[in-house]
Amino acid sequence: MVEITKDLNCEECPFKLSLFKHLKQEELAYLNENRYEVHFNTGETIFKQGSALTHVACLTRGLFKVYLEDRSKNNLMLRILKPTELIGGPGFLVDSKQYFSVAALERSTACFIDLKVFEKILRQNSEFALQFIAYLNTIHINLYDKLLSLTHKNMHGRVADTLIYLSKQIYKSLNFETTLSRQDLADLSSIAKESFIRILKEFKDGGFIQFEGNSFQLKDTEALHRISKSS
Amino acid sequence: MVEITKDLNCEECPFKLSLFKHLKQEELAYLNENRYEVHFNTGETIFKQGSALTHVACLTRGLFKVYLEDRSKNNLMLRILKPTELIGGPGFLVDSKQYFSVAALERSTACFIDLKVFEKILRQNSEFALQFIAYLNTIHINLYDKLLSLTHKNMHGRVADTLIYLSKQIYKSLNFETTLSRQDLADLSSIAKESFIRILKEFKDGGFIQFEGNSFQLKDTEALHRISKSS
DNA sequence: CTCCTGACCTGATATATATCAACTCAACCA
DNA sequence: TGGTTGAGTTGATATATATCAGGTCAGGAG
Repeated sequence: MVEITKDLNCEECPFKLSLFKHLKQEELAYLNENRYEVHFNTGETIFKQGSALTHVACLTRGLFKVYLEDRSKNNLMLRILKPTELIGGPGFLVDSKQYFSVAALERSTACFIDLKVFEKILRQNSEFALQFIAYLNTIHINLYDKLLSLTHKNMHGRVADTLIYLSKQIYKSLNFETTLSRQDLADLSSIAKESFIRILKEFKDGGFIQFEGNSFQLKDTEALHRISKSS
Repeated sequence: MVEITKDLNCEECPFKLSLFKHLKQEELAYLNENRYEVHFNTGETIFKQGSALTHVACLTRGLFKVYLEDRSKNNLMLRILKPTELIGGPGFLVDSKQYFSVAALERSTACFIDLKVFEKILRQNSEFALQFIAYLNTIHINLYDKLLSLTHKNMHGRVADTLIYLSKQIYKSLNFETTLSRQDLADLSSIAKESFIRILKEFKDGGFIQFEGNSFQLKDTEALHRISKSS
């Protein structure tokens, strides 16, 4: 199960985020006093859609998926989080509800900050508030990309987008070993699992990628970009 | 073409927004000195995707559509704006670019505020900054709804969603006369225009709605909600 | 008036995609 | 050892949806 530790000197602390760089010493100290660290095993949920939004989390180790749950159908994965990213939720200052779920894709660690504390610092430090607005807007921009990809591209384009996203944004390498299942990858592309697998094979046959289990190699990113755009 | 007037006493002013209710008198005055009003004819563009983001707009009269442009395909309409709503853009504090386009659906009026001025007030007044964050989060929540509707529902569900959205959110009546074209409605549902028309007819034949040209009546919202959920 | 254009509508067709069913294989367990 | 489970995979099939082609109709321009 989940192990909780209170460690004021954890090596990977939220202050690496550019968001926090404008905080004063006393504000950092205040944050430090009011945060706690939690370790997660693969598959464990850190935020659950529909539950109360009480904390903001800063990911310090591992990998997480952010996804929308649909009553009947598959999930829709919005994005993947890696250290050191902040994750709150749009219910903040609205209705204090979680609008998505977040789960660990591998053994991971997150730092939790109470929203009351977070709000207090936002109120005190206007530079921090503006940085936070910039952070929200960045997420928003990425969401538009996602929206266009999912609604206006065919499956091949969406699979290409997913592969490019993993390579460029998450693993930052043309070769990567992922902890995401085929279902996860399909959820990320908003495609049925079977269809995703089929297209993966097509890409392999076309020589654009190579893979063996969960280990992928992008051979021809040029082609992947072309597929992403043309569709 | 577009007629520009500088009118400090325009009847419909941005201060009706709850967002502005926490501003001090001097801040309101400062905003007033630095805003200007513009009148738009049907079809005219007030923000253009890809151009520079320099102002935030407050809609004081008429109706606008917010949409993402795709190089080749149709547009994707995100939402419709009505008085008195604020519209900025996620490029604010990020890269000062417009990530969507906004166009007038009928004769309309908008009030423009320079982003430098807006930013200055955000910096001065932390309560205002928090209200603005809440406003951004609300938009974000609606975007998640949209995302799920467009990716996980079939056409019938999406058409039902569009009709419910117009009735409940925009026109606030079961009967409404819209200035949106069939193409606009299709863009709002992320459907081909022909398919949209077909489903509209099915709904009419099923007795769920009635329409004549651009004049719509929702006869059985119960059924529409059922269609929206089941699909 | 007549032509032209663009929005709306309809039917036929093609195609993209999901679904269903079945099989393999590794991991785990009794 | 054999059984069970779940993820991955593949092929066949059904279906949702876009596309294409054609048609009507109202409004504007000459």
